[in-house]
Amino acid sequence: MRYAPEHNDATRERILEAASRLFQEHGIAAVGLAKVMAEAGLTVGTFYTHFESKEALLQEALLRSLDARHEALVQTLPGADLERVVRAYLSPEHRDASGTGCPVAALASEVARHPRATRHTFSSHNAPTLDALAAWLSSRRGKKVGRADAAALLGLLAGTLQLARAAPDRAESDAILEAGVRAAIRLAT
Amino acid sequence: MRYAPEHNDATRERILEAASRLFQEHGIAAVGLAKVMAEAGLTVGTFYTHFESKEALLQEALLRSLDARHEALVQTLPGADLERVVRAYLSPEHRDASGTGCPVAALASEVARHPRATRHTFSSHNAPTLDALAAWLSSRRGKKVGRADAAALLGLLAGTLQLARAAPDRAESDAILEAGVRAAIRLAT
DNA sequence: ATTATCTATAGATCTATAGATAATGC
DNA sequence: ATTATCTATAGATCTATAGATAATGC
Repeated sequence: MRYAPEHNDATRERILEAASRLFQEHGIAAVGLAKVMAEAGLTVGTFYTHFESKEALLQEALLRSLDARHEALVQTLPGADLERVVRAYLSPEHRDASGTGCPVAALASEVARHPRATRHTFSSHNAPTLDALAAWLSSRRGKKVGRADAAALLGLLAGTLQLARAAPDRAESDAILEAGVRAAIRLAT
Repeated sequence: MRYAPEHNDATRERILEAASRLFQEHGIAAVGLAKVMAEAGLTVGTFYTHFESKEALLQEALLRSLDARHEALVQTLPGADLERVVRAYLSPEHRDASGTGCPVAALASEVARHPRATRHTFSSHNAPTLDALAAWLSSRRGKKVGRADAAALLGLLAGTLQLARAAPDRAESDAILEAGVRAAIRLAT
């Protein structure tokens, strides 16, 4: 149809948005391309006009989610209150909205099983967040904190959020979030 | 065939062992029943003689893995050196053997998307480990540490292991493990 | 006689491709 | 004229079931 150039981009963006959300909410293997395309208001046939494969879609979806998360973080991070940042991550709202939440908590363990290229995309687009976290921690603590140390803090946050999501009992899940907040503050102070 | 009673149990055990390993290594959704049965030396047709559904198999596989992990932990935990315990968890060996490793690190985020009954199995068979960890931490720190606090420590360990598994670069992955060890010791002391 | 296992298959879904259709730019 | 979209389909795989076969206990 040779639509206006922005039409194609807009469609691509819609597919990516749907994919990011569905992958994070239900898992990568559990979401078919037909479902992604339907969510974007299209049929499966069009998929390969926009992406080379499901793996290529995944890489772009991860990149998108991670970059968006990073942008949101650097907006709030400078001068932010530690407890506020941690409580935002380990909140019941974040727990209950995995589709639009942290890609690390939602997908890290599944991405670990994907090809190196996908892991590289994940890792390299998570790195800016780790660096921002490390710089923030460094200035708070008054001594150098490295990227890997930031990864341990993010690991604590994401791992605890996963346990809270897996808990079938609401009160127990809330208690895990609360304990995670205490632990993260303790670790970051 | 009405085999000896132990034959049936042995077959069931073989299926469960294969399922536990394959689920943890490749993810639940990514592993079909045909693959599990083939790994156990059987064909798909026999599956439903032993289990009601894939979900029922998953529940039993989780239960098995979690109980086994718990048994191994309580053997080594009393009087164990903190750093040694943490280093065993965040070791390159554990990172590279997800199939036989910690079910929390391998499957928590995927289990979180499964039915309540499955989450309940996961949570209730993880609880003894959390209680043992909490008791150990309590005696080490000389003050009461709750189950949720133990969950935060396990969250740190599992989340960090996931990030190390997702990292495409070996050196970076090792650095994450090392930072995780420092963080876990800091948190548990 | 019982029952664990096998082969075979139903029916749904998966990723990916082929070819027709239609909406736009030139 | 170009190309994004559609319908249709290939070929593989998924969970689950049906019915035949064969290995055991009584």
